[in-house]
Parts: sequence; C-alpha cells; structure tokens
Amino acid sequence: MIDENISTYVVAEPILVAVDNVIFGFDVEEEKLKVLLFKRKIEPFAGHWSLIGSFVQPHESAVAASSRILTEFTGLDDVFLEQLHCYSSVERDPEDRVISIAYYSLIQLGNHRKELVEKHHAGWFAIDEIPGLVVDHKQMVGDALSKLQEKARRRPVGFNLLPSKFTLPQLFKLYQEIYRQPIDDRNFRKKILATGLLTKLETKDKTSSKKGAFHYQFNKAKYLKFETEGYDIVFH
Amino acid sequence: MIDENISTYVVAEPILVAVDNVIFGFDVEEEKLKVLLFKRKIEPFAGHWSLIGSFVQPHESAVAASSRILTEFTGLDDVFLEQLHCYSSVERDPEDRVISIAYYSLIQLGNHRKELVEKHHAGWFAIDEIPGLVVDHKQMVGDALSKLQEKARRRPVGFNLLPSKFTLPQLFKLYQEIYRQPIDDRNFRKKILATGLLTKLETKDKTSSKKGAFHYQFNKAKYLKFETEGYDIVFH
DNA sequence: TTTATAAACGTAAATTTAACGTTTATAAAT
DNA sequence: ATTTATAAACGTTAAATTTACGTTTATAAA
Repeated sequence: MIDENISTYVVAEPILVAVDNVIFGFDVEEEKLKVLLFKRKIEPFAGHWSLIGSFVQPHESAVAASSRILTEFTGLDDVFLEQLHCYSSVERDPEDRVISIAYYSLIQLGNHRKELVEKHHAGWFAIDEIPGLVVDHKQMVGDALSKLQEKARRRPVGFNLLPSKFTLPQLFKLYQEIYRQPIDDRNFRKKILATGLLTKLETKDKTSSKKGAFHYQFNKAKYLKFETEGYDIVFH
Repeated sequence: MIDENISTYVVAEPILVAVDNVIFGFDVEEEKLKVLLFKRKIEPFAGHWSLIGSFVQPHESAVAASSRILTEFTGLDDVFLEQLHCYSSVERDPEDRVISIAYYSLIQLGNHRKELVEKHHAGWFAIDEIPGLVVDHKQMVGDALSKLQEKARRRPVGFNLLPSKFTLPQLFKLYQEIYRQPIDDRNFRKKILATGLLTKLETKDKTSSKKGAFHYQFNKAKYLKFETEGYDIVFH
C-alpha cells in the first residue's frame, strides 16, 4: 500500500505499538511521591527495572491498554489517567521497531491491591530514588512529573493521590512533593481553602500531632460545576 | 510473540502508524489565524478535506515524518513543531486499524512556497471557517488550538507565526486570534514590552495607518537565555 | 502545671492585573 | 494653510492578588 497523497515514495508498514504507564502514588506515612516500577522477567532487558507497559491489542485503543495494565497491577479502575507523549525514535528498542504511547495516572496508594504488586515483582519508588530504567523510561518519568506539575497548577488533581478523607497538612506535603520545592504553608492553606472546593469535617487525624488535624473532603461535584462554567483556578 | 510480563493473553501485533499535522499560519493582511488543509485524492475519503498526514516509515521517527510532510507542503524546515496527541480509537479509520500521532506547527505564511500548496490541492482555512474534515481531524484541530492557547500563555510562540519584522498591532491581533477573544490593547502592549524580548526598530509599517507602526523584532537569543534560567512569563 | 509542637489563624507591604482616558503622528479632505 | 479622521502610542489609578512574615491554639507528655 502506497500513499499517493504524498509525492515522495511512502509505504504503509505496520509498527509495534506499546503503552507505558507512569503510575504515581502518594505515600501518606512517608510523605513521599512514588512511582510504580516492575522488574522485567523476559527479554529484552530481563532483570531490569521498567515502567509497566503492554502492547496495544488489535481491537483496543491505547488508553484502554493503559487502563488494562493499570488494573492488572493495582486492582483499580476509574482512575485519573491521561496521555503523556508518544515516543517513537527509531532506536529506542534494540530488537524491534516499537513506538510507545506513555500515560500517567494518579492513584490512592491506600486503595490498591498490594498483592498484585508483589505478584508482578513490582514496587513503589520515591520520585528521587528511581533506579536505572530500560530504554527511555527514565525520560518518561521525568516528562510525567513535569506534566503533573503543570496539571496540578491549574486543576485540582492532587486529590486523586490522597484518601477521600485527608488533612490540610497531608495535602500541603503532597503539593510540596509534586512541585519539589518548599511552599509557604500559610499561603497554601489560604489559597486552597479560597477555592471553596474543600469540605471540612468534624473529625480529626491525630496520628501526627497532639492537636490533631481536621479531616477534609474534596467536593468533586462542585468542581465539575465550576469546570463547566470555565472557572479558572491557579494553585501555585 | 507473547508478552509474558502480562498475565492476560497479550499479542504483539503491528499496527499502521500515521502522523497528522495541524499547520497554523497567520495571515497578516486578513488578520486571521489559518490552518492548512488538503483535499484527499485517494480512498478512503477521496475528495474530502483532511489534515496533512503520512504513514510513519520503518526507519523514521514520528516527528521526522511530521517534519517531512510539513516540508513537502510548505517548503519550510526549521519550524516550530510539537507533538499534540496520539489518537488511537479502534474505529477511527474505516478500512484499517490506524493510529495517528498528531503534531501542530507554526509557520510564517509569507515564507512558505505557495506553489507547493497548490500542487497538493491544499489551501489555507481561517480557524472559524474549517470545513468538515475526515475522521477525527476536526477534533485534532480543536485540540491543537487549545494546546496553542496554553502554550502561548507561557511561551513566546506567537513570533513563529509572524514575519521577522512585525508591528505591535500585528502581534496584538495575532494574540486575539489565538485566544479568540478581545484583549485590552494598552495592557497587552505594556505586558509584551515588559518582557524585554522585543527590539524596537527605526522603521515603520505604513500599510494600515497614516501614522505608521514601528517595526519590532523578537530577541530569540535573549529569550533562550531567560528560558535556561527558568524565567517565567505569562502573556495573557 | 509546664512544656513542646503541629495545626490553625492573621496581617501588611509589594506586586500585578484590570479598566479605563489622553496624546501623537500623519495622510487626506476642506 | 488648516482641519479632520484615525491608527498608534502613551499614561493613570483602583482593585485584586501575591509574598513574606508573626501569632495563637489545642493537646499529649513531661
């Protein structure tokens, strides 16, 4: 099959298409942003750390493939999942020509099925302790973090990384981890409360202080209403 | 070939991979942001308007493919070209399974080779007068405009759409076209000059007023220096 | 009763944004 | 020669936001 719309000689030769998933989780105890990685069992790169990926199936969209492996490794569905970038350099895979469509996702660490992670020889790595990764996966992690930072600046995506009930100090530490820089806690508190998207609860979390920190919930319905109205928030 | 890293049965079946290009140009006379489209000569969708695309070749990256057809249709290289999104829904092409990696590019309309556009039965369409397009290409144009708006808010990409010497009224009208809303001209002028990225020339453009408007040039070297220093601009 | 500490609350200066009005240069009309 | 029309260029001020801090509170443990 030749594409006659193009004057230079062009062929339509199928290429292997994979997805890779940068799965972010926030460890509330350690106050660390982490990424799920797994140790490859098969060649190429058996024994090396890698993002979680799969080939896109003939009757499957890329996002469906990404979602499929996310569920397989975490037991979760209905998760924040967004396309990152398509990586297509010719030399990226030493064996075959494979392009990879990378996705990033935000999950609640407490909700995922840890036995699935173990079963797949996978593990969570703090964002500043990522080991060497196969091919361009390190690049993907870096790009995903940049994209997450950009996204978090304008959209309340942080809540996808926290349990449904969380405290302001937890939210604050999460944003510091995402932006990878210190934030003024008083200004952060004011700004995040000013959005009107948080519902304060009566209960407190006393695990990290004597005084205890009030629980909050993210008001997703209110946010969705704002979003349809073209509401413009800047979080940082 | 079966991917044993994944427990469910997964095959590695190659897929046709295309690129499609949303090529933006700014018509200084008409003060309109335009997109380059062409009328398909071959099936599927012969006779329908389409973005300019091609299959990714076996030894070619996606960005190289995008750049190749951009050059073929405009005669330009060394152009602003950025990945937009990879579209991969199963039903998007009625004949084969084809995924498409979309790119968007910004060119100087005055510099391109118009005879190439004619030769390919292509033409420039104002952003608000785009005809019906094949498959998901209308979606791509919309997504590209959103991305351009986002990009233009934080990076001085508008200059890629103007001749090297331009006037402030031209720049102002370009940004109004990109954002698709009226902007206060006095605030715009102040903000854009405050970046320090514009060099005022002695000469004037008298085509659109008696008084004439001073020519300016974009100081790219200064911008690149700023960018490496993590300089943060907001244009709108 | 005191102490230590995370959590919560508060304030004021500096900066930025938004919304306007005014002056200037010049060709064309009178 | 003078007036007129008009795009281009310049200027001002109030409101809103951001930044950079200091202070108070609740509570368990000493």
